[in-house]
Amino acid sequence: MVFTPVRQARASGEIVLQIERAIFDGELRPGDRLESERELAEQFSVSRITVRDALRVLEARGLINVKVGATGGAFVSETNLDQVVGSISTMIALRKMTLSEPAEARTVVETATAELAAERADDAAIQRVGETVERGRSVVREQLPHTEASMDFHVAIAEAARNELLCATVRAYRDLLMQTLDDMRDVRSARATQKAHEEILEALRARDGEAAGKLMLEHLRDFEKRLRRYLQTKDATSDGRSQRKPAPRTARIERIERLRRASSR
Amino acid sequence: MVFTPVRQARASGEIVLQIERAIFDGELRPGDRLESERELAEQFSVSRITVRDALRVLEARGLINVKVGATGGAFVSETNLDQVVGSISTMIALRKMTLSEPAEARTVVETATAELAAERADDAAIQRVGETVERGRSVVREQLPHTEASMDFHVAIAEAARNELLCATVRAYRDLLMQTLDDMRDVRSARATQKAHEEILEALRARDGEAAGKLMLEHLRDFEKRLRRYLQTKDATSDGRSQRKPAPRTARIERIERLRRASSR
DNA sequence: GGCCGCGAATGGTACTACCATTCGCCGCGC
DNA sequence: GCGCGGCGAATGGTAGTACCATTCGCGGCC
Repeated sequence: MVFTPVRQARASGEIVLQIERAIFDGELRPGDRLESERELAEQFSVSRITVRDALRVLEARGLINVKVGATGGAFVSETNLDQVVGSISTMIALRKMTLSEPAEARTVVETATAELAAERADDAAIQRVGETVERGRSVVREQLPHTEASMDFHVAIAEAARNELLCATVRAYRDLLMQTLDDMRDVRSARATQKAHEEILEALRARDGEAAGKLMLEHLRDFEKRLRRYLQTKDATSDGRSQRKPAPRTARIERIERLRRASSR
Repeated sequence: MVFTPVRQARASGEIVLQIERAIFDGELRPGDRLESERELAEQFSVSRITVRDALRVLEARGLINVKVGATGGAFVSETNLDQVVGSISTMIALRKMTLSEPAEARTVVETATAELAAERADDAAIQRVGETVERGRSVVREQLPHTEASMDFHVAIAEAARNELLCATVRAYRDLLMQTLDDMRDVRSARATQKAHEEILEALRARDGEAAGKLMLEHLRDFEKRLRRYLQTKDATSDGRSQRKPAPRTARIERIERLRRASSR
C-alpha cells in the first residue's frame, strides 16, 4: 500500500498540520496572532471543540501560546525549546534515568563545543564568555549560589561555537541538571568551578581548541564525580531508598513541577 | 511572593498534573487503561470537555495514547521519546538551521557514543550492531539505498552506549538528516560507508574505545565533507537560491510531514 | 487630565446530543 | 458442534449552544 490516508484520523489532526505548515512556511511568524477560536472554527468548517483540540496540541508542542481576555488568542510563540525540554524531563524521570546520564551527555557534547568555540568564535562571543566568567567571579566572592552563573558560562561557550543545534542541545541538558544543582551548591566546589572556567576562557582567547577541549573535559569529569558523590551521600542520608528500590518519586515530581513552573513564567 | 497559586489557571492543567503524578508515582503503569472520559469527568467533577483537553496534552507529551472503540480509551504508553524527538525536530526545522549543523553536531556526539559503546556495551548490544552491519552489507550488494541501514547502525551504536539521553539526541539528529540523505545516495559512498561501519564494529568487538571513537570521527568527518560537496553541487544546479535567501520552505515541510508520518507508524 | 466603570471580545467550561469505530456476544446456518 | 455474520454496547470524536471569567479599550464622570 503506497497510498496515504486521504484525511487524518481526526479532524483536529488535520488542523494541527495546516497551522503547523503555515508556521513553517512563514505565513505565520512568531508573535502573530491566529484568528479567534470561533473564526477558525468557521474557516475550517468544524466546531470550536475541534479547533480547541488542535490548539491544545500545538500549545503542548510549544508552537503557540494562548492568552485569554479581550486581546487574547493564540499567538505563534518565539521558537524556544522550553516545552520540549519539559517533555524530555518528564520522559527522563519516567525512565528513571539517573542524573549521571545528562551529566555524561553534557561532558561529551560540551567538550566538543569548547573546541569548536576556541577555533571559530568571534571576538564579541569571547567577550560575552568573559562577561559570564566575570559575573561568576563576583558571585563566588560574595559566596552566593554559583549555579546560574556557571550555567550561563556554558551556554555562552556553546553560542560561541556557532552551531545552533549544539547550543540547543547544551541548553536542554543544562535545564535537566539545573534544579538538582541548586541543592548541591557548596562554596568549595564553586571556587573550583570558577577556576576551571577562567582557564577555559584563557584557552579560548588563545584560540587553542585542543586546550579548551581538554580543560572542559577535565572540568566536566570533575563535575560528574562531584555529582555522583553528592547523589550517594544524599541517598545514604535519605530514608534508605536505594537505586534499586522503586524510586524517589516524590522528590522527582517536585523537581519536575518546579521546572514546569519556571519555564511557564 | 513565595506562595504558589492555589489552583492551575485551567482546570485541565490540574488534571494533567494529577494524571502525570499518578503515572510518576507508579499508580498507573505502562499499558494501564485510564477510566473512560465520561467516568473521569465524573471523578474530577468537570465536564468531558475539560478531561479531553487534559488528555490531548498528555497525548502530545507522549504519556498516553488514545484508542477509539468499545475497548478503547486512554492507555499509559510505553515510555519512548518518539514524541519528544519529533518536537525537537520541529523546533530545529523552525530555526532554519542549515544541514551542516546537524552533521557537525552528529559528528561530535557520535564520536563520543562510539567510544562509550566500545567500553560498556554488553554482548547483546554488540550483536545488534553486528546485525545492522550485516543488513547494510546485503543492501550494498544489491545496490539498494543504503541510508536507512546506515542510520540503523548509528542508532544501534548509541543504544550500545547505554545512555538513553545520548541515544535520544542521536535519534533526533538522525531524523533531521534522514530525508536529505535519501537524495544524495550514490553507490560509491555507500560502499565507503559500509567499510567504515565494519571497521567500527571490529573496534567495538575488540572493546577498543579509542579506536572506535577515532574511526567514527573519521567516518563522520568524511560524511560531513560529502554532504558539503553535495549541497554545493545541488545549490549550483538549483534555481539559484542560496543560504541567504528566505528558505526552501516547501521542501522542508514535506520532509517534516514525511517524518511525522514515519514516526506515527 | 486622570480615574473608574461598563461593555465587548475571547478563551474556559458545561451540558446535551449524535456519529463513527471497535469489539464482544449471541444467534443463525452449515 | 463449530464458525461466521450481524447486532448492540461502549467509547472516543464532533457538533451546537450557552454561560462564565478574564482582559482590555473606550467613554463618561470627577
